[in-house]
Amino acid sequence: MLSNSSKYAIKAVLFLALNSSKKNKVMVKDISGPINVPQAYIAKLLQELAKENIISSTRGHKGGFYLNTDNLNRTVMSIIQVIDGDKRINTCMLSLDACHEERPCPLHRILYASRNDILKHLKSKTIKELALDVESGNSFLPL
Amino acid sequence: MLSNSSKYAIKAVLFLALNSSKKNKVMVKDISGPINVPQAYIAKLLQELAKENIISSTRGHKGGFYLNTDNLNRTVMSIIQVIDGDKRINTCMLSLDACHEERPCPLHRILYASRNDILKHLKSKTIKELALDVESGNSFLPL
DNA sequence: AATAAAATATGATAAAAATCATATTTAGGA
DNA sequence: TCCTAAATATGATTTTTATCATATTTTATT
Repeated sequence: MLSNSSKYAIKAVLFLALNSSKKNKVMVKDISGPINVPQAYIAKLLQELAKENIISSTRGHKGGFYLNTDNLNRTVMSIIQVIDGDKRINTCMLSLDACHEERPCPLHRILYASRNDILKHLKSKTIKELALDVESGNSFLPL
Repeated sequence: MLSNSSKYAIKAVLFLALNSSKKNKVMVKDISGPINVPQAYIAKLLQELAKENIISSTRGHKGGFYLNTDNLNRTVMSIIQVIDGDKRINTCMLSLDACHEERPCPLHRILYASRNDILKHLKSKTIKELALDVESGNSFLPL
């Protein structure tokens, strides 16, 4: 459903939500450990996310990554879209091009509702909300 | 969520449910076209399924693949388990080992219910039922 | 201005998944 | 009993995904 890269990216953004601010930027080398993703790998992903304004960054001395208010209000799905693109997550369970609501494949009806729920949640849940859940003890790390 | 191989395998088994019987075996070369999967590839998958008794086969002259009553009562999940194993489909959305009901990761709660529904359906739906849906015009091919 | 420390851009390598190829075994029919 | 047609077993190749490496650009500090 999600690529490894997307999962890593979500973890990284969540880490930034919990541990960074404009005044307190975080460097790749301090992200990779806590989220358990190789440094060079997460660096590349963070760069893609920054280019698409999902996260913020400044380079050079005292630089690093952080989330601004805009970034905090992004949805989980926006991360997935940048890293995996649309295709992967939107395809039918059997990857059938001809499958659609009016002429559904054999698995469509039995899975559609729940699948749609998942997508709906990913599209509505913001990074800020996820971070709040952690801060209020409703969900847990480590990532 | 599902590997390409699992999707192919489900399509092949469904095709057999609709087009084969003990009296009317089907050869790989007559399966690959209709389900749109390369012949050598689907052959390998069918062999794995046969070895695990998800489908039936006889070799030699007049041989081929088919489904017996037992096979027809298998669930979709049983196919997935043979092809993908348990790990892939049962892992948490972020692939976090430490994520579980009592100490859920940030995505766990928002996705768990719908994800569980999907698994529940895959575990309960039989091949026969899927085939019946097609035959009664509730769902559609081509695969 | 020079230096150092950071992200960025680019591409190389490794591992896994998907795909293809072929020799072997088995069963039926002549 | 031989021949042919089928699955089976095995492994090679290709493609995709994941991972690693490094030269370049930018920014703050001295």
